[in-house]
Amino acid sequence: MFPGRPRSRPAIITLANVARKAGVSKATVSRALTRPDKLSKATLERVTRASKQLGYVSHGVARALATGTTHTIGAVIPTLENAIYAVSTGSLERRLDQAGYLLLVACHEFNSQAEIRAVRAFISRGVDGIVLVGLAHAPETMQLLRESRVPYVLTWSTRPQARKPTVGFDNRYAGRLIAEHLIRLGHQRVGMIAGITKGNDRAADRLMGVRHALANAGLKLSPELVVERPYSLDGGTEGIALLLSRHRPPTAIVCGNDILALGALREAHARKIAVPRELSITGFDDMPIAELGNPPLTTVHFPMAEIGWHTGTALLRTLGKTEDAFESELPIRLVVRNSTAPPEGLSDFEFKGKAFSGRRQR
Amino acid sequence: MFPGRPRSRPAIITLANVARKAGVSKATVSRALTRPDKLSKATLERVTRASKQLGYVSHGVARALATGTTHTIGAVIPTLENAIYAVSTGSLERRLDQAGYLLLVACHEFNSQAEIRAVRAFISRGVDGIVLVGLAHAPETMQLLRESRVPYVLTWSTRPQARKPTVGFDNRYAGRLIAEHLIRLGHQRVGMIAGITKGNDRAADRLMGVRHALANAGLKLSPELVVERPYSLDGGTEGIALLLSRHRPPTAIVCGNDILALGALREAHARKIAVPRELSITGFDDMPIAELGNPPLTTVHFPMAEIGWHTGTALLRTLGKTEDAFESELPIRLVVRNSTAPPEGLSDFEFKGKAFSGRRQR
DNA sequence: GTGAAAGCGCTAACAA
DNA sequence: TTGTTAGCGCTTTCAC
Repeated sequence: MFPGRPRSRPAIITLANVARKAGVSKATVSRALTRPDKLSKATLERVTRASKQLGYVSHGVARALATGTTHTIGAVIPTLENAIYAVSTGSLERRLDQAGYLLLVACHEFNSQAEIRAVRAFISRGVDGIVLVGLAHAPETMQLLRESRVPYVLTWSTRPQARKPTVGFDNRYAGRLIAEHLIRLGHQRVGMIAGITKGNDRAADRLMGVRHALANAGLKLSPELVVERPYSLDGGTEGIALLLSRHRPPTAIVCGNDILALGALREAHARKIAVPRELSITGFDDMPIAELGNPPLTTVHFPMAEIGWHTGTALLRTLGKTEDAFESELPIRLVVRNSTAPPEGLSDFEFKGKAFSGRRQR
Repeated sequence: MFPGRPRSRPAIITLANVARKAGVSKATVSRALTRPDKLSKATLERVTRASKQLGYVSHGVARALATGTTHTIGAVIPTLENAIYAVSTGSLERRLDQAGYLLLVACHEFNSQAEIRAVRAFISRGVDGIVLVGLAHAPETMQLLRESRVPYVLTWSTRPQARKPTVGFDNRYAGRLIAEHLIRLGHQRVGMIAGITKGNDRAADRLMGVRHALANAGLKLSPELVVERPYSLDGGTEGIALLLSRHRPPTAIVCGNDILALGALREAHARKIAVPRELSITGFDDMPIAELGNPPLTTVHFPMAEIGWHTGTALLRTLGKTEDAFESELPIRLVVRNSTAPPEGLSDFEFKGKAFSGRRQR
């Protein structure tokens, strides 16, 4: 069932064939396809029938060469293994499809060289627009974008002072949000299992947000309480193991995403550490499966599907293909479930005081 | 940051520009790009420099028109919200990228009309190959494939007698595998929370496999013990609620995938039903998060990433772009964790006997 | 080893 | 309303 050799170029039915059959010129057939209203009912009918009879399929490549537009958008995302990118890419595709655009997808797997290659390939193929994930990109990537003049949108992150087209939310703010929640609960030793920050400004921003929130509260994110791990259950497991092995372990652990948090939660369970009584654990992303955590994770909710959808709308707008409004900055919210009750024995006094110390010493 | 109007067609650096600058003909520049070995060292050098200086980027569309090949593959998948399709599409992309191909992705969301549209769009854009998920497709889809003569591979499923190019595994066999496991444990009243089978032959096949296995054992998958739900946690929750509301509820529930199983497990927990002591629950797909089930799910493992990778290899092979070997039929295996112990009180006698009846009556 | 010329299939002025 | 014509930027014989 798998012939080893390529087919010869298939005999193709061209617009010229249709023209001959319908007894009209090529231009007329072309119009029939693009602006049928510009034709008389009779000829349109003739062309349509001829086209149908021959099973004509328009040659998009030739059309693209003639018009200078491919009706194709290229998205370079980190990976499809992470549900947040998969889901947002899915809704991006739906939005684009609605407007008659096709989506090229490339994954760079957190390798900036791969991103450059993908952008170059997209431009070379003549995409009408490009979607990139995150704010930080290799200079070469931005140069390609600039020189080719291909419209683009950066997605999954934004910043108040962003000077480029972006759709997303502020990951630093998200980090602050969850850290402030923990601080309000009285935690003073907060640790973090972050995602790998190299090549991932979203992960870096979340970490930075947590750090700033703690600093603002006169606390500090101790270097020995920060660990970076890939977004996987095992990453969470390893991360928590490391943090708990510290001389003075944290009373709360902020995880860079829900998968890490679920991994950490699993390990806490295995070690018979009561969450949240003895230890608080939080996540990011609010994935559907997050509620499977036991206890369910307190996390920061990002509207994954909306991000992709709005990104598509933003791009289409730049292309003049829609007048739809869209949000450049998307709402996020802290979803408090119950993996973050205050540490055991925390009192009002301690809450305000400075002498708080982690309860668990293992 | 979002200009509302489209750019004018950007001034582009063509191959002709490079030719002029290098003082050679267009043909020579073209050769420099495609078969550099056919040029003298000196001219190649000149062309290369000129090309670099001008920042020339080849015009893929024009090249495609001239060569009749776009170096693009189109994949029509059900949805990116389901991790199995996201992950396999990701590895497909990696495989294709390795061979210099770009991937167009369209999601049909289990709508066969959408699939037809996508295939038509792909063919129109001149893709060199197409990937479709599943064995069953609308006649129109297959007709388009046949008439356009575009090579294609059907993925995520195969069957011993499949007469089309497929890469995947036998979902019926997978269904049988898990049902036989339950039968061996002595279950006689087995229920199933299947995925929506309409437009999804994988879901239908899994159901069929379970049904056949039971039939072979002289048992029966009672219609009132079969419920179809979308692949979501809530689907699992609703499904189990329905099955448990039956006059004689099942002692084991086969879920159409791991998400459904996790949802069912969650509900069992909520109802204080001990799994597996009082009720067995199983899944399909063996997603990483499946181990978060409590107890961890017994499930059928499918190698998601390999499916995409092998699909890519199969397609490239048809295109004559690789000689790599690949497996058309992929291995699957039953992963027995511990959500499927026999029902409480099941004895050897009962195991062999005929009078077994579900223990739980609620 | 290199160049000239003829398209690939379509669209878009401009004419009629 | 319809046809004629000239490309879009590249590849590819076929000469030289």
